Amino acid sequence: MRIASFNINGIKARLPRLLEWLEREKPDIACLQELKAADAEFPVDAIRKAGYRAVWRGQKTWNGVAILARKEPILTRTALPGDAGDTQSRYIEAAIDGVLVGCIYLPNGNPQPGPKFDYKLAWFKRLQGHARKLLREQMPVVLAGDYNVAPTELDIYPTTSWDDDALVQPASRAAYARLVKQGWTDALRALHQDERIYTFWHYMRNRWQRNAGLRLDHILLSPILAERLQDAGVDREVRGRTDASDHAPVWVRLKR
DNA sequence: ATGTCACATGTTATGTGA
Repeated sequence: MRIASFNINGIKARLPRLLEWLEREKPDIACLQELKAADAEFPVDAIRKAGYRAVWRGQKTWNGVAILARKEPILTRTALPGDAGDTQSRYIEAAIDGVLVGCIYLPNGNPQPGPKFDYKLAWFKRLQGHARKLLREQMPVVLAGDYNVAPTELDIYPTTSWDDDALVQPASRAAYARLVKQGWTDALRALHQDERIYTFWHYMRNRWQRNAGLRLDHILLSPILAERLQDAGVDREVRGRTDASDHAPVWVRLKR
């Protein structure tokens, strides 16, 4: 079973790229972030024609998350609990083929310090609370998405250009580390401990051509799923195509 | 400050967010 996560940066602008990736890699489950489209604009017909069912929570202009699956997803949540006043579409959750799938688009948090960074850290806290509850259920759970954190120095090319960025702040990294420490397995890091692996390359300044990337997209597995982990990687070639998103898909392969 | 995208407004550019 293959589960992938892909920040597509606009499903309207990226639909052809998304469809060719689905056709080529055929993930069983794909979490998408940054739809940048309202619910009614979600291209459900094209997705269906590609062989996928979908649940989504869109939003005009910004954010937006979706879960695509070969088997019918059973929607369990369209928002992260803990703040009824949070209107940003950043979390959706569904049960698919015996796995509970949480699709995450964590706030970017720039500029920091400031209200956007506060929102990022508050969102992280809510995620920690929800994730802890999910672990207590001892179910097969995957939390996949764009966490907007490069967890360590190994997750960013050698540079000082991002030192003031919310993606690498000690508070952001500490929040991610606390989440993982609850008992989650960062699948890519578990299988590739000393490798520089990136999932995002900024559009500016030839960052892709220079392989100046960051690892921002993560797949966290609950203990039961971690036992089934066979392989994990990044579909780097997706980033090199014309009209590409600034992120590449990350994926895991699980036994059965 | 810059670099580069996508999206919205109601341009034929400009602002915003990433």
